[in-house]
Amino acid sequence: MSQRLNLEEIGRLAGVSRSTVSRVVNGEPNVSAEAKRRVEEVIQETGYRPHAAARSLASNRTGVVGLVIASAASTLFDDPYFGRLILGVTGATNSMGTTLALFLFDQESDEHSIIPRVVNSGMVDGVVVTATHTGDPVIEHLRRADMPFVVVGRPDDGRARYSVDADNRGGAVAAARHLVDQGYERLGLIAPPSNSTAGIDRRDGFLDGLSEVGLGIDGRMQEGDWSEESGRLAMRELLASEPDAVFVASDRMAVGALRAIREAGLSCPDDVAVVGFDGLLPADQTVPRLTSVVQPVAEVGERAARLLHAVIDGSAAGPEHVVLPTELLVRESCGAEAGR
Amino acid sequence: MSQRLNLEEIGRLAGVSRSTVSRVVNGEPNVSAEAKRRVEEVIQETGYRPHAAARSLASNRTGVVGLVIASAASTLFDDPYFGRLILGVTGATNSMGTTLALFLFDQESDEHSIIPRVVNSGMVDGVVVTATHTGDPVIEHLRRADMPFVVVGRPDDGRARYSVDADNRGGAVAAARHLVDQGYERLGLIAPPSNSTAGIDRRDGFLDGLSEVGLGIDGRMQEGDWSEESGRLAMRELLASEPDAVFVASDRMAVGALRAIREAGLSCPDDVAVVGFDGLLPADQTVPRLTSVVQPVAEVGERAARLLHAVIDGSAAGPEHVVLPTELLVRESCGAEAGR
DNA sequence: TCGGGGGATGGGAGCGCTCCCAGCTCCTGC
DNA sequence: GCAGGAGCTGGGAGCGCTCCCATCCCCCGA
Repeated sequence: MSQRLNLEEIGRLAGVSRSTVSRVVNGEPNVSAEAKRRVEEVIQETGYRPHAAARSLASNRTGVVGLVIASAASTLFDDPYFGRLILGVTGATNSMGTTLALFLFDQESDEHSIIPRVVNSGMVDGVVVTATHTGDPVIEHLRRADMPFVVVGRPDDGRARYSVDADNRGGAVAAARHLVDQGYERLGLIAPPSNSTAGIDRRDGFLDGLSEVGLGIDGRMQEGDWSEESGRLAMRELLASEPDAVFVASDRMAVGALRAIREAGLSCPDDVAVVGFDGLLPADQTVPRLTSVVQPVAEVGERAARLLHAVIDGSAAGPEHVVLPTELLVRESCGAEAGR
Repeated sequence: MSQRLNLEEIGRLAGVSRSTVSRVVNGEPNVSAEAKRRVEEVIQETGYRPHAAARSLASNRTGVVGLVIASAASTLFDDPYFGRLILGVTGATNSMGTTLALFLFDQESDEHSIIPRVVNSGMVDGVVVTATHTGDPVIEHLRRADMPFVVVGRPDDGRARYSVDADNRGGAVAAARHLVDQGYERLGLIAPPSNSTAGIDRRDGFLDGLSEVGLGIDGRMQEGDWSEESGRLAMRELLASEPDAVFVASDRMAVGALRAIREAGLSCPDDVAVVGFDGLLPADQTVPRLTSVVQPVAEVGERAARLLHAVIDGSAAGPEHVVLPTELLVRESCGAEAGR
């Protein structure tokens, strides 16, 4: 039915040339008010939209940015982290009139087939890439292809010029201080895997927060793998050394830790206080309500997307590494009055 | 630095013409083994990738499919539903070599600006669209533009030729039967909003499941809005009529309902049994562990994407409405032995 | 021996846009 | 009064690909 309208046709209907229509569509100056009005009228009537492929072929810009989420996507999708991140990114792209292409891969085979497609086919103007673990090969690919990119998370080396991260370290310090302020003395730590910068920052932040006041964990540490089950096992081990408060470096692991406490016949926060990290669980989902360090995931996504746009259109100055503040949200599991 | 390679250039390096290279790249027949080998060698060496925009301009196909999630995206992202759905869709698109463009909008203003862009700019070959509420205008837009589309969920009228849904009704019937089998007699229902087909199906399924055996809910019904808080308030109301078992039509609302039971000083499942719907929460997240009707969200996404591809390449026969089975997962909250 | 058919190949045309230059008009300043 | 510039407009060229037709060659059968 509706054969495609094009610039030439719109021009014919408005009594101007293809070029003038193009100028109107792209909001360029140097078009007479009269011509502009007529063209806009015709566009309105016909519902004309410029053809994305033609535009990007001619201009070498696509108006599409990619969001690359590599490795272990399926486990990570069990918590709302990526949902929030995507929401933040789309918030930014929607308001800037660009489109988001989503590249998820779990298996390395997918990675090998997708990355070249992303990078060399000219399909996107740039990408936001999540850095899940150290030594990720994706970044190297992007760099070699001169593709603009922004890393979500703290890059583990100097290869990334632009990044946006939450203040994992500061949040963990705040958690440590809070527990110390509550008067807990036998502090424990369920640490995240040390193959991620987020994990390292949360662990070091907590330990540094304690040593600021001359405390330590005295061996009361277990490492989890972000999963709920690993949190449960870690807490079960940890209970042997009778901690009175434990910082669990992610909410998912904290949920498992709470279960372990319950299973041991103990009570949180009376026997063991718990502070989590992420602040992504709906408030009431755990019993007791979990005190947690809230990281602004959606805002990280939004800032990353905006920074990427700046990089693409050349308005980004030098290297830029944004760190957004985290905040301790006190609820019940830490035993503080605020949540009682 | 690396100026773009094109077909002509690859052809020159391999000693053949642009056309022959194109045939090799697209896997067409009628290319000599020798020519094919040489071209593939050059492509391998140079890392050449066809330019997506040029290809789609010439062929009128983009290799991109859209996933449109309209309305209330931000609240819905609090649970893992959309994460799982996206995962299913990307699983399918990855394996089929297409790219996923994600269109999320919360505000109507976004909707009005994005839909025309999706539909008329030739940016995607087709879309998977989630039907969150009845009378959604998005579907009408797609239909008028002759854009291939597949609906996730049960469309509420005849305008959609293709859809993929979970068996909400069957799952709710199974929940009803299970509770009846357990010997509960004062059954209650926390229903979803009736402006969605999923909500209607879950409510009607439960009621029909009861009336099959001559039971009813005798007024023990409250309507929630999918949120945790609405589940809590609904259960609080419902407890006045002293139900011994309640079907809560979503896990998020069930979490709120469990909290209301606890807050009333009652115990689940001893005083009130609960069955949820969705099966998306990590197993241990609730106390007690929630018995729930599991819907195969990722598989719904995957089937929708595959069906869309069939529609796009014309291999889909007539209208097709896929309904995937749901399954009752018995854990603790229903009081059945399996979970104890 | 020669004609015909099919596989292999090359190149023209054109997809709808942007970029750029040329040309026209009108206005300003000396 | 005239040169020069600024504002506006039109159209050629070309982005890298696909589609299609023309050509060539080789092999087969009469």
